[in-house]
Amino acid sequence: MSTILDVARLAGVSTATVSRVINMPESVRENTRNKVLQAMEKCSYKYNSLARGFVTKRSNTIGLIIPNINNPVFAESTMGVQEHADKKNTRVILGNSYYKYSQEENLVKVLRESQIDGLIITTTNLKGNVLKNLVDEKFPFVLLFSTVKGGPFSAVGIDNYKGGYLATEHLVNLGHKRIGMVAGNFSMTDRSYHRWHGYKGCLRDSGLTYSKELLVQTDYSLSGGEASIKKLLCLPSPPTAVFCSNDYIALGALKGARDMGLTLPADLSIVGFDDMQTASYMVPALTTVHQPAYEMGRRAAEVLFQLIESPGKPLQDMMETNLIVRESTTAIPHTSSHQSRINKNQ
Amino acid sequence: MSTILDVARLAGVSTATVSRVINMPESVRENTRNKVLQAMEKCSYKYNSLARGFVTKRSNTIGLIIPNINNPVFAESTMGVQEHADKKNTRVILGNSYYKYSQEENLVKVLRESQIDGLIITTTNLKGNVLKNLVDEKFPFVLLFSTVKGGPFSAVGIDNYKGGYLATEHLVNLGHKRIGMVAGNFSMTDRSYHRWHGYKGCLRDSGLTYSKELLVQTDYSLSGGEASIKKLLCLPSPPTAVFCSNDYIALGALKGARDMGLTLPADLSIVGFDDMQTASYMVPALTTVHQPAYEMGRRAAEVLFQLIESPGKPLQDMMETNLIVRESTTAIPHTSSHQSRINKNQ
DNA sequence: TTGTACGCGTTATCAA
DNA sequence: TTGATAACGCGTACAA
Repeated sequence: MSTILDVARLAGVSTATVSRVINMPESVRENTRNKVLQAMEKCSYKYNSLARGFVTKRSNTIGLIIPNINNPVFAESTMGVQEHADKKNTRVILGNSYYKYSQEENLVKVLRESQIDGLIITTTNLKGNVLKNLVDEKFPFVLLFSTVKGGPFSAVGIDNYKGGYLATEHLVNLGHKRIGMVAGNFSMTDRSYHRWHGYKGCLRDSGLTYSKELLVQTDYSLSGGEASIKKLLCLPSPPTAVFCSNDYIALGALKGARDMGLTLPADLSIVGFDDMQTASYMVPALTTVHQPAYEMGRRAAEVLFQLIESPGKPLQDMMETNLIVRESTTAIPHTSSHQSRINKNQ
Repeated sequence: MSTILDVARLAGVSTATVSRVINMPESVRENTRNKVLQAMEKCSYKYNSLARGFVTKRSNTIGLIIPNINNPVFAESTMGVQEHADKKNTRVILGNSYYKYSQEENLVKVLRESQIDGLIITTTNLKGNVLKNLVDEKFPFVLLFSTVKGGPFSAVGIDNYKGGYLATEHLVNLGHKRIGMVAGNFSMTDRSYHRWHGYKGCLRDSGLTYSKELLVQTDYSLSGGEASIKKLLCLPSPPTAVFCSNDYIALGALKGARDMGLTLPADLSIVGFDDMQTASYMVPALTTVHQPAYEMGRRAAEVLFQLIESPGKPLQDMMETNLIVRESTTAIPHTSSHQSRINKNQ
């Protein structure tokens, strides 16, 4: 591996000049510049940006911590982050927390040791020491898929309460009275918790009573959605509609319901959350609350670089959500043998 | 930011001792060690692994280049890579090539400048200079989702020819005679090309004639699959079964076929490739060729570290593929009004 | 068991 | 416009 010193010697100039050719070519006379360029060619010189980072105290690398790259929504937001990072000539190190706080804690530590310039994190625990320390030390970071609209954190997210409300309202408008919810574990993320509050809020506003038995918490997995919907459907008085706290869970729920012999959406309406790319490819095409994942990732990166380049007050950006009605929801049938049909199929 | 020098001063020892406490705690007397540990605490010392990498010439970082993190199969393999990298205390920088060679070329350059210790790459172009240079310079790298079984590259992959053969054979066994294929653009990856050869090979071995019009190439997208299947179904003599070169495309195809009014699988059998997690959640559940994506990622990382730690001959590992039969394929109906049904729905 | 001193590849400061 | 050189934070011979 040749260094700028080798190049300098070969070109008969100083290392400073070589460095200038690399970083501000205009500032060196064309003649000298060409000599250097040729020398670089000759020793097949490769730039060492780690050494640079060492002196400039900028690694041109950021960290991105998400719960699970397996969830297409996080894949999309990741692409948004990457796209903007690319523009800024910055690498992104990816880590999965798997919804575990300890993992998140460790990742932050490791990433900071790697001297990342900033961090984008979809956190599992808003109140833990991880974020607190980051704030105390004025380390640049942005919450992604955030639920907070104020306070000491920079954040990009949506109004999850509103999303939950929208989803439930849609079902209420279709005439449903018994509306269940399959939620991601509240201990894993507060997004699910806020969506549940939106769900409850709408129920209240609509004069429907909230029933505890109609809530099932699960991990964020396909099989979790599948198992949870079955639980709900086996209730003595099962719901006619279910709000799932993300599309991934909803996909599992769709299958679970089918497995129990239900015809969708006639026997059961399902609403998801996220509007991941495959939502319109599901059967029935999923009615869901849209979340601009890619755009949110891009925006989070924008905010982060703003923070890095000129530290200051925390920046928050809450983006728009809206309901996308597709085929997985329908009006409740008036003369329904719904109940008996379910029991028959057990 | 405090450094080991600050810690050393505070503890009244030398920097070497602090370094020892960090890297080989056993080698320093308990008494001194504790003094150092306390000092570290007091200045809230943070380890700088960039500085370490600078002297050890190891960044403890590897690069991972995939076509597109949006495709769940690549998300899974990425998790496999991360899991092993974690064990090796190594960070992974992720980059998407978007199936573009120029992007791939640039990513490799940028990553190498970042002094990554090694690279895992799902390449778009086996014959380009990118890989050639890597080999020439003896830089540790592993091809992932590779089609090569020999030569100068370390690689982890499966037999794509066999996979294509298996998929087609299944359709032949079900009695299908007109079998189409929706393939990812051959210019984007040779995986698709090999699968197509498997398809052709099986057709030949089964005494069926290969018809050029039954092959459609597309980009790797849901909408690509959707549009392509429609092209095939609009043929004067449409296929009764179609092999899609991945599940993502197959998901699009499923929708395209439904949109044209077909009943699946009765009117059309579809086989995918990959067996991504949601394959069994599709409607109908997708028959597909299984590829152990997570395991392949893990294995690629294993191979890479072996290469890094003790350079030597290239290592290849071809993993097992097999067909998973689900519900999207069925025997061709003997008395079928298939043709007319399609035309009716146009 | 601990300390001294050098080197890693680059940028930045200052002087020429 | 160019050059000389200190500095960045750490690991590691080598010495004590």
